[in-house]
Amino acid sequence: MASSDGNGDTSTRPVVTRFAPSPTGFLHIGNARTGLFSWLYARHFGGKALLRIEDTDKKRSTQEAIDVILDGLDWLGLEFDGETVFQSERAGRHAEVAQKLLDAGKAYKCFATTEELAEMREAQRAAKQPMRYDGRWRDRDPSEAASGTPYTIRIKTPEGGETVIEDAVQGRVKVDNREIDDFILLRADGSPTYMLAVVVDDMDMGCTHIIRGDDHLNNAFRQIQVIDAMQGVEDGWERPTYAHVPLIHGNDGAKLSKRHGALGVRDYREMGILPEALFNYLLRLGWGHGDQEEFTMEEAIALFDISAVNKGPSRFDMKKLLNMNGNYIRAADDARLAGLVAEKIGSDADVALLTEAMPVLKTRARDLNELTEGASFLFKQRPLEMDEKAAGLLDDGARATLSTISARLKGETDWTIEALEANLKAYAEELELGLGKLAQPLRAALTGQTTSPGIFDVLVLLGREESLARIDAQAAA
RNA sequence: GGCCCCUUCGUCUAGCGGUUAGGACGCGGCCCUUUCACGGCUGAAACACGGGUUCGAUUCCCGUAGGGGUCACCA
Repeated sequence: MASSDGNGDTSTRPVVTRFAPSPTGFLHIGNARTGLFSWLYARHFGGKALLRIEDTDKKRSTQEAIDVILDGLDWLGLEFDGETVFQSERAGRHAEVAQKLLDAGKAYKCFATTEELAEMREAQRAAKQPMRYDGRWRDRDPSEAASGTPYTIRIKTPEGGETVIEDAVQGRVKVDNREIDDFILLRADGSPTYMLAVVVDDMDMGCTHIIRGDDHLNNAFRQIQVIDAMQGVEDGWERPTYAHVPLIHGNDGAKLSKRHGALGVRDYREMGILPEALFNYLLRLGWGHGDQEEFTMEEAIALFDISAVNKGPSRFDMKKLLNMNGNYIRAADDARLAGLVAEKIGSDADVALLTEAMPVLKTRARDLNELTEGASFLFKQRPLEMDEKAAGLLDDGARATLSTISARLKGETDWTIEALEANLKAYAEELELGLGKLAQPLRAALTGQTTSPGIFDVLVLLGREESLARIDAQAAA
């Protein structure tokens, strides 16, 4: 009965989830999170995480758009099981199901024209009635239509009762069946609608759990009608367990959109976000485990629980993502970071030098671009270009100081952090100056900037020859 | 507008009848210090409102307000 809770008992079957993005040209950050949850759920239970590309909109579904999604998931570390299903290749099967429903008397042909339906809606709007298909062909005989009239196939939806979903995130949700109209399964041109295609694919793929954005919650009630109608027509049509996770909103609380800035996973990658940082940030958005902020992938798999996902939408906070990214950068392997930075720098980069410098570089960056910027002094060509503040620092007095420092350092035989520090500290004491008075002009000469890693680190990283050359280039003539 | 969902610091969250309402980001202060960071300490900051239920509500129920989603021969 439609009013009973016909939710399939999916608890005894091995878990099968699916992530079903459509190729829009980018992998939406919100979809990525949904995909992450779906994937995590399957992994947690040792089930299967399947991937389906909803590419029925031919105009948008280019190979390039599909690759963007695949690359994004791969970058995030989400490997899906089995073959990727392409919805467009399954149109025949979708039509077959519609036909079976028609043959079983659970669907019918509707000969109403698009114009006619538009009029109907207009009248409903005028009368302040809910806008739904009124079932005008539900009980009419097809022979009443002129032969050759194009028709759609609509599902015959229950007239009374209610449909109940025990949603793993939202809890029990009920909808009066009168709210659900006889929607179209197959268009006049024989192509399936989304509402039909999703259900058929979900069922054929054996999905036990449908984890998706809560913008689909209303759709679930319609999709269930197809599942229920197919029971008894074909085997294997059991209601899956649904979990509708809230959407991600922008800072202003509205649905995340272009005007909020970056939407695509690729955008974050280009901003220098590490995949594990985005993974973790997305995981923590709408889900928590006590006071724990950071999770490895293994921990996430072990601890993730879909029922612990919050019901309310959460806002995307770039500041927190950056903070988290900074944490991950500091924890990341130096050689790996050096490689990533080298890619951004190009042919001038020296991976070995970057790796050596990384420990003192990475505490000063929240993203890879800042990290690259911070490393840039290593590869600058002499004479260094001074930025505004650095230039301001190098007055005549400072240049004179550089000359004496240069002379002093030329006599230093032990070019190590310890020796150099002892050397310059002794000199500062001689002059009765704070070390900063020496360090800042030196920093400017060596890096062209007023901020950098510790000055002795810089000296050692640059090496004796390059350091002295840079100092002399800025020292008083 | 109909239907559906949501509501703890500015933000992400913990809490699952009795807590000084905890943590994180951000923000302020202090310490460390050769700059910038990192790190450490510390401060301000929340249960939307109104009714119930209860000895006792942030927690359970019902309203109100606010926010969101959805109503195509799009997906």
